Amino acid sequence: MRRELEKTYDPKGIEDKLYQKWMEKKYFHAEVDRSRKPFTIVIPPPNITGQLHMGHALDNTMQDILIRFKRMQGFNALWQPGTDHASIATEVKITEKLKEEGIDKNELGRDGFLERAWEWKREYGGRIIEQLKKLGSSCDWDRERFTMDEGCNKAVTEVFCKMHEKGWIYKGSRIINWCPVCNTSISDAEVEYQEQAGHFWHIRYPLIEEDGQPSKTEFLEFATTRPETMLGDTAVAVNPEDERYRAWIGRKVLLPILNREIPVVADDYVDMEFGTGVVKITPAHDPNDFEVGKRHQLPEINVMNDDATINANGGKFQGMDRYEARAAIVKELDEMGLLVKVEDYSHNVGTHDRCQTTIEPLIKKQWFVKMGELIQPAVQAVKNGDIKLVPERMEKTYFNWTDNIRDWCISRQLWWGHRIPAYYCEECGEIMVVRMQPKACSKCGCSQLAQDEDTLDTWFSSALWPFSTLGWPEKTEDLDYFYPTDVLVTGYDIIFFWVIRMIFSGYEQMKEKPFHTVLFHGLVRDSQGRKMSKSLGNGIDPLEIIEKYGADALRLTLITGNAPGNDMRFYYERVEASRNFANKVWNASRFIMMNMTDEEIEQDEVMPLELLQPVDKWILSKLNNLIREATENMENFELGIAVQKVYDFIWDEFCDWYIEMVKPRLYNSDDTASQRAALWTLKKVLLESLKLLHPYMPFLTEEIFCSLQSQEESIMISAWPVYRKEWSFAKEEKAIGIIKEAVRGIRNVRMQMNVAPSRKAKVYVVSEEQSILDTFEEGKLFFAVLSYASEVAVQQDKEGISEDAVSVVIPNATLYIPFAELVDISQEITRLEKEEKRLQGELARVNGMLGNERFISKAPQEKIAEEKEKLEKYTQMMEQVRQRLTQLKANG
RNA sequence: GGGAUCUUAGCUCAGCUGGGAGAGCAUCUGCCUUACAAGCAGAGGGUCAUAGGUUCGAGCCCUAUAGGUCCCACCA
Repeated sequence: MRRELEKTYDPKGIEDKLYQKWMEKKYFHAEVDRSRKPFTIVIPPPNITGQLHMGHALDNTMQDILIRFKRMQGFNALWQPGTDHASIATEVKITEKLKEEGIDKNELGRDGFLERAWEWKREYGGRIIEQLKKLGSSCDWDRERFTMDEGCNKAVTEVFCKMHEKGWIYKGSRIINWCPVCNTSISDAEVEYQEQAGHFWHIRYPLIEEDGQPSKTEFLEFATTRPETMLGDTAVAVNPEDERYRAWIGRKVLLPILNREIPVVADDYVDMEFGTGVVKITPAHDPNDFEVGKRHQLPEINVMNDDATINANGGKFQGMDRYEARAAIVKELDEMGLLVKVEDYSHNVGTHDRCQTTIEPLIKKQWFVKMGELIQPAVQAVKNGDIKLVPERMEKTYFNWTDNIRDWCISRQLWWGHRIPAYYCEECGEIMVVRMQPKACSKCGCSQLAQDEDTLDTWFSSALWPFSTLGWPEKTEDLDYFYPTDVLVTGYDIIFFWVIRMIFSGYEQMKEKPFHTVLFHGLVRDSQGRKMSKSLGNGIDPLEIIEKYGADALRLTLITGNAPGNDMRFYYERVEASRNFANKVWNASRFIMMNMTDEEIEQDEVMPLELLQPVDKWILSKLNNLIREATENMENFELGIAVQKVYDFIWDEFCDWYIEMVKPRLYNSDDTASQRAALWTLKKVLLESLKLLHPYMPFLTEEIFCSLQSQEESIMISAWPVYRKEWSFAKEEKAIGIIKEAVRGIRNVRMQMNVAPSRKAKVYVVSEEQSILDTFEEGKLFFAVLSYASEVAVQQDKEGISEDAVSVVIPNATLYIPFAELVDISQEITRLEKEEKRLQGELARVNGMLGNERFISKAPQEKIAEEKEKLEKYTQMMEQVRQRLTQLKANG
């Protein structure tokens, strides 16, 4: 199946074709197989409303790299895919769309709305999946799940009921975060604090005199940022230690406008240092005041409707929006002489992360999950290393949350989501939390039952994802085999929302962790370091990048030069560099294939290592080291480091050195043994490096792999390279290293002296060491080409070398290049003096270290040996340089 | 207020357990050398934020300072 490769790599066409092939061959599919070890990753389910963005691209590339790597290592690799219903995000989107059509959500009704929502899901839910495929994601699509499919629904109901039975889910009246626009409660995690410019209104309430009349001279002054909440004030608080107000405690003040008498209470919550040391208490509209209210048994007066307009408790302000009411109240207080002053004040305002609306704290009956005990196993797991967070510093963020945990408000006043399995008896008010809708009230037996109108927080179902997708609550084979999963890959921004909740849910429901490692990545930012966002319009569409540069180039760009958990900037220049690398690999392969016959390509020739030349052994040895290091890096989740090493190996060592070194042998058909050895090595090294590269660049590597041999049908199911002792050639590594140094030295000198590349010159290699002479003798052929030599003479002495030859000093040898024309000797002396100075510096450093007694006594033996070796090397080189200098000076 | 993190070449970033500073891009010089100009060969460029400390030895560990980013809490 050989064919001529194009001159440049064009991913178009190739990618889709190969993905198709992989799908058809079912390579992504995993079945329970007790003879093999599983390796499982569950995908962070993208929202059905979603479009693939750079964050997804990064997240899924990392997962694909791990899963492909493990699959090649022989694990039974399962990447479990699926999508999330994303209750609030989706509901908002659908509501908007309905609005465009002129349809009001409430007129449509719950059932009508849900019908539209499912329609949406059918239409767009698969879109992001298709986009993930473009990226090359090797998910087991046969197992695709959805957080609201039958199985997940069952899991949600089961968990809700179990936890309710245990008393860990309860319904309670609490102060919650209310979004007046989305018309629902939200959890603490969904509140985003924003610095906003506001005002500080200084207000005073008159003290009630002994005679029950409001004082005209004595007031309690305080400041507030939300004056409208005064309508719900039921007390004023001071610190019990505060001398200024001690006499006031227990007395009453008059709440103006409403003319309600409210007590002055003492509470530690009040900070004496802040403001006037007096705080108005509105238990129904502030979380702290709510706590104070509980402690002092204060009434809770809710003054707001769900849409943040003032309700009947607000007297004449009823019907006004909260901000209208604020203005009106301030005006009235001012007229009454109770407004002392207004200050500009910048403070943090809680907003809803989805719609940016200012949150209104309200007292509502909501469902909560009790966190105290539930969280404990999740804390322990990370503490004792049962679950590892990468990078480790994420643990601090993690514990920061678990240490300050509060009960989780899980009910949402939305329609799109899992409806809470609680049923209310309309006769006796009995609440039944049950798995199946009951026919009659368990208490009074009447059949007038109504299900709770609320749905669950979307994260409630995501928390169960690692096991609900494997069949829980059924006891399935899959669950038994694939759970616990191995690695979770996600952004650090959802540690609280998702990661922690999966961990405690896993321990609670499965009695086992959901995964042993969490690998975090950062945000992909634009080239200026800004978050990519719709409003800024600075988002870069991964699909466009794929279209233009190929999925492999995008993947490589996202992984290189980045450490776990760190944010990165996206540059087109970097994609281009990745694309160039793809092309480099492509052309190296093309070169190799051009030099092989069809048979040679198809046959998997056995090559006894004795038939290899030193360069062949050198590159094999280098490859061998690479295999060990890259694998180790990948095991440690250092994906960027691993691929950087593969990149450097392929480009520098393999393409720029090995291929060039081997060319003369390929073109010389007289020595077929040498030619075959070279071809075998080229093919072997390329195939092995392609495997190392495959997890990162699956399409390119597959395309080449399949054209370069016909033994295996796909690189993605080929065996991951392993380090082999027999491929370790220390002697050759050293020898070729010396030749490389010589080549570099000669190129350098020629460049400095402005010698045209077309001008060849004879090169003499002079050394007293036989092994060096042998090395150059063996490598003569390619050494000549690489060093632009017309001829190479390897000899023990300076026999026949003209005095004005240019010299290059390398360890244990000196190279001489006699150019035909006279070389400016003074210039040559300057050059050598520079070299002398450099060596002097090196020697000073080494001698400094070795001359330090404390270094000798304390440094490890290997380090000392290493330095001694360097000392020897530099001394020897110095000697050669000085000899040459004396000689030149004597002659000059 | 608490915490995390960053400050390394002109730009963007790597640098694993402390042992002679790296990459990509950009710049400069020379090459269309029959795999690749999306290329090849070479070069320049860094007191690793600042000040101390630990150590035989610090970009890496400790302390402080300055500046940036982020998270949590939220004082009315």
